[in-house]
Amino acid sequence: MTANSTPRQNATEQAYQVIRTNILTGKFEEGERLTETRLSEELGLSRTPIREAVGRLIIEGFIERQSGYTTRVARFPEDEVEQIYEIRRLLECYSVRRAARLATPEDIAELRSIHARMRADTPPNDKAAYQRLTAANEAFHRAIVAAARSPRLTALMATALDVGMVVRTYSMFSAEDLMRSLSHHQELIDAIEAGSPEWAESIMSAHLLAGASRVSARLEGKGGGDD
Amino acid sequence: MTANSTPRQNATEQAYQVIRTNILTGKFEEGERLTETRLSEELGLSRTPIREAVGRLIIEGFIERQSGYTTRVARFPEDEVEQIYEIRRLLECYSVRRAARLATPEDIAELRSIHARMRADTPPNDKAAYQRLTAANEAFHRAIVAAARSPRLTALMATALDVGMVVRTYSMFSAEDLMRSLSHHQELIDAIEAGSPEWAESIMSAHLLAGASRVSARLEGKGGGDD
DNA sequence: CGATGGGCGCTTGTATACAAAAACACGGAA
DNA sequence: TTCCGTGTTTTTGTATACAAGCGCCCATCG
Repeated sequence: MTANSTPRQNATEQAYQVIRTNILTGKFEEGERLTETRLSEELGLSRTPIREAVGRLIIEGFIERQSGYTTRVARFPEDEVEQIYEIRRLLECYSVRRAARLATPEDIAELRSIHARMRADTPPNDKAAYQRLTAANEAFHRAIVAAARSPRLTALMATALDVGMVVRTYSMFSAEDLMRSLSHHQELIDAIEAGSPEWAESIMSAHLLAGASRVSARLEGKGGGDD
Repeated sequence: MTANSTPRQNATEQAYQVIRTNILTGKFEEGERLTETRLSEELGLSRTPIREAVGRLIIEGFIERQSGYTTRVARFPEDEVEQIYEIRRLLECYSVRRAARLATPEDIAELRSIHARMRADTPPNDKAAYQRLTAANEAFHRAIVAAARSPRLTALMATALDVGMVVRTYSMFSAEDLMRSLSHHQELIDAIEAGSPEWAESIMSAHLLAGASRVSARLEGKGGGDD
């Protein structure tokens, strides 16, 4: 699976996207050993951009350096998924609190636009619709963070959110879950437009706890789980 | 001011420490333009490790790339310091909640050890004592995060905490502030040992709000401000 | 049969060379 | 004087070469 969405800027960014995608989709299995030479051959790039991409993935925790010269795909313990959702909840609740105070009409219009796209694809009829839905959902949450007007928060979420996608990529959602998620999003927009941080935070918290609950259920063998 | 504390591992780490220190101490001023060639000459290294260090500092927000080929020391808006404290409070309260549930006797012994060092230097008599105090304070907070047993949290805090140090490095603390901070730390240890997440979180929240308050006061012209 | 040590190959770390693109400076025209 | 175009210089991005250290395999010894 090659880099698809982003307009591949430079080789470093390209390498980062491809390697990360391969880890998320399981093409590179947990604990599998990676070498810069192998990656550079597989991607048709020199070691320099590979090194920079791998360095970033190490910082972000997707890759581990094991005492010296051994580099492996990081292992994600079961309970780490739970922790990621907890951290995301902390940060996204803070984001939406700020967004409710600071969002501009343009921000709200952007949220509405994304929401309309999501509604059109809910429930998704085919795989393409499902992918669009996933992308739009990610964009929605990112737009809220952007509306919070905090560069530091944006930088942190880039890491935390990405990891949340591990689960998102793996899961399938039931139609009811998706409808509920959609109604959460609508209510988030309303709360932000109303300028009520408490309302917005409450819904965001519920939104993420509902998602975490679905994911936990899935991890125990059942299906479902929204973001 | 060269890299001092860490046992300079490799050139990349060395470059990272030196550049970051120079930004924090103001030797590289806000908005100042940086080039890889200049840095490599100043540090006596090749561009390769410089590039890796700069790339990391860009991700962490200390350096900005400005449309193409211009690289500058990032500017820190006034209100960003406030946001950093808010985010730290979210993450550190979460950390200490987990630490209160999960800390081992070894973790608590470690906290006690660091605390003893801090007490010995409070109030600090000279600049060296002040530096030891700053380092120990950082180690204390890091030890709590470590006791939370969440790799993802540790990775996030590495970014958030580092930025918090911007303020810490710049500020001087009053003796009363330091005594209060010390008593907060002692109470944090007690709460963690007692296994009370709520107690621990309350104190941590107060600890960071008190610090933020001192920093805000300093930014308005007065002195003081703990971490 | 298991443990230990030596040697070879592989992996990472660093330096350097080259290409492409942006920033800069200068000169000319409105 | 100011704006714009062009040519030069600088700066980043990428590839490659070389050095140092680790890992792994195998042989030898207990």
